Amino acid sequence: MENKRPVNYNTRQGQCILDYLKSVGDGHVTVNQVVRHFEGTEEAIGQTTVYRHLEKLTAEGKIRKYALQEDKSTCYQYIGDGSNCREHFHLKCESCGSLFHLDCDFLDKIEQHLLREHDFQINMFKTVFYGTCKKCISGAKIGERAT
Amino acid sequence: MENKRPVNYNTRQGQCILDYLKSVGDGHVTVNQVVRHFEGTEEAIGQTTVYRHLEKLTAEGKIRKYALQEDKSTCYQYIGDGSNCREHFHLKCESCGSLFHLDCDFLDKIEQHLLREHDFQINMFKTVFYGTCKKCISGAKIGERAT
DNA sequence: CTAGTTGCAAAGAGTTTGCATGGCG
DNA sequence: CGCCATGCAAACTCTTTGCAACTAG
Repeated sequence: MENKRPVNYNTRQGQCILDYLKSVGDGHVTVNQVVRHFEGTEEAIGQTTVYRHLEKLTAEGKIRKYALQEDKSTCYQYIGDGSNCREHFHLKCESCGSLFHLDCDFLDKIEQHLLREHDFQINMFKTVFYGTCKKCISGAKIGERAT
Repeated sequence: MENKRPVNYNTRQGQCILDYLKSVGDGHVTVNQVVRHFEGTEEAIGQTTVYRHLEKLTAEGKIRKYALQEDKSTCYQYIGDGSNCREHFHLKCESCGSLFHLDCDFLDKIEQHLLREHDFQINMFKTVFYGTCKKCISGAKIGERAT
């Protein structure tokens, strides 16, 4: 029954990366951004290492991985320890990149509805609602690049 | 007011690609798959051309572009001429890859709800619900790779 | 005939892998 | 000390671009 538990060494790089992700909060970052953040400082981290850590953190469910079409590279975002994110929906603003966690009874019904009426078991952890958040609706005009 | 209307030549390649996308229906294809589909036949198409056509078709709203994390490359899928796909949601099965178009009043309410209660303007065209479809729920045990 | 289209080859960009060195426990 | 982590360089994959030949209208 060995769960092949990873030993999870506690390294400077691993700590720095996770801390950085946490500090970014609702924003998301790319591998490149992580590398550049530490670049030049005495805490520089090789990009291979960044890739590997982000990959692992994603697998552990500590961060979330996005493949946004606007960005060429994959984006990552800190989730939080509780990880009760399997139980609520996520809204991602296409304009500013913020991620909103949504605990709402109405939306919980969506899960029920999809399952009962459409025989579809939704994966709330992976599903993300894309759109435009409050700030960006009022603030800037979004559809600049209306194709 | 010139809309810079593209002239849209009618070429063999363009026709073949669109026809192929249509024939695939609810499935999705990658650039590579399109190329391989015609490869060897007398209708072979260069991959550069495939890229350019899929790009154009996406801009025209005739097909949909996905950046699924499972696949390395971008996926494309035929939508249909009416393009009323902006008015309903999409369910994508993580197990078999099928995409379901969902026209349902209840789900339409989601849009209203998010906007009124959460000040979030959802982009229904881009948002995709991930989960497990009917077939796959009953058929196979899914959570094999439960992280 | 003219302007858009095609496709090979090469360039770019992001990500992964091999391997020798370094560091945690 | 053993094993995992690190990071440089090279390999890979997907996508875009340059350019000359081709073709629809």
